Amino acid sequence: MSVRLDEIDRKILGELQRDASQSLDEIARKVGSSKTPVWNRIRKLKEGGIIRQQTVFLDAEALGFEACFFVLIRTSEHEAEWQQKFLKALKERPEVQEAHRLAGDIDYILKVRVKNARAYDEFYQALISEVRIYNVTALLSMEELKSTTMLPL
Amino acid sequence: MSVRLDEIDRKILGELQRDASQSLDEIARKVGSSKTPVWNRIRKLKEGGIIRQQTVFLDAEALGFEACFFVLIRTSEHEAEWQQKFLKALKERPEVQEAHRLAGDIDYILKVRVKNARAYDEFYQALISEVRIYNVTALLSMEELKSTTMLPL
DNA sequence: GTTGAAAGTGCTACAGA
DNA sequence: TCTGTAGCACTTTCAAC
Repeated sequence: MSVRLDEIDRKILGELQRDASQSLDEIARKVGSSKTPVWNRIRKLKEGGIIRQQTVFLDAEALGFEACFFVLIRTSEHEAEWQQKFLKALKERPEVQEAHRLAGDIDYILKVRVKNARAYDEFYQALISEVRIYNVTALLSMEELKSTTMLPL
Repeated sequence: MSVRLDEIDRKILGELQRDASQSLDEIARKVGSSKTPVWNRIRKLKEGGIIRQQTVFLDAEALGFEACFFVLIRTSEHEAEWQQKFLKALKERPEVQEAHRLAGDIDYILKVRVKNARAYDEFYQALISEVRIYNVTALLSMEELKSTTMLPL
């Protein structure tokens, strides 16, 4: 279900994405409205599931998460049972920040953030002991050039 | 530079990651402290750059961003000038949610979120017209199995 | 770390376009 | 219906202990 948003809704979402700590008054001023309508719109956006979570971004490197891998996975198994087991393993592991099922040659891609290369190896060993995987390629990030979750509305 | 955090700091960050709309009192109660010390800690974490941004996650699909690609890039160019041009192009394009420089065979990986396959093609054409790229592989996401920015503290 | 008080904000009720 | 005004309760912020 796609929700109808007008120009003001889009501006509000833009401001919230940019800085969710702004006050209602501030947002209202920027989008050219006032407190109450903005508050009502935000409530509806939350209820409608458009706004899913309010959170903070932390500096991963400052917190000692110095290694980031993109993991390309091929599997020979495509049964429902295997998929469920694999999905469960991914969800349980906090190192896995993203997981996508892909079209084409490669079946899955993961983004895995860990403290160091050894921690990645531990993750990798644990994963392949839990589920059968045909082929794994790990791409090591040397530098995070850009990172955002902002959608261009 | 890695910053010293104690158990309480880590719990505060955990709570903020989980739900940044909680009140100070609520967080204080959960971490076993009280308002003012928690407030002071959060201020220091912001000043120290540990907390970088407060934002909202939006439902990309509900907003019509139905296509997500991981783009693997090989280039033959490795001069500083080319890199700067490439970096500038990535930063200017809001479709690019993530960009990493990699070690090894593949030079860069991008995560690109767009409304549909045609929008991806427009992005792709624009990119290769701006900077010389030797080889591109696009992996199309069929399903987002997991997506989080939470760090396991 | 605690108390407490001033300033600011979120949320609700209500009235008008 | 949606928008704006007004006000109370709650929260943030910060000084003094």
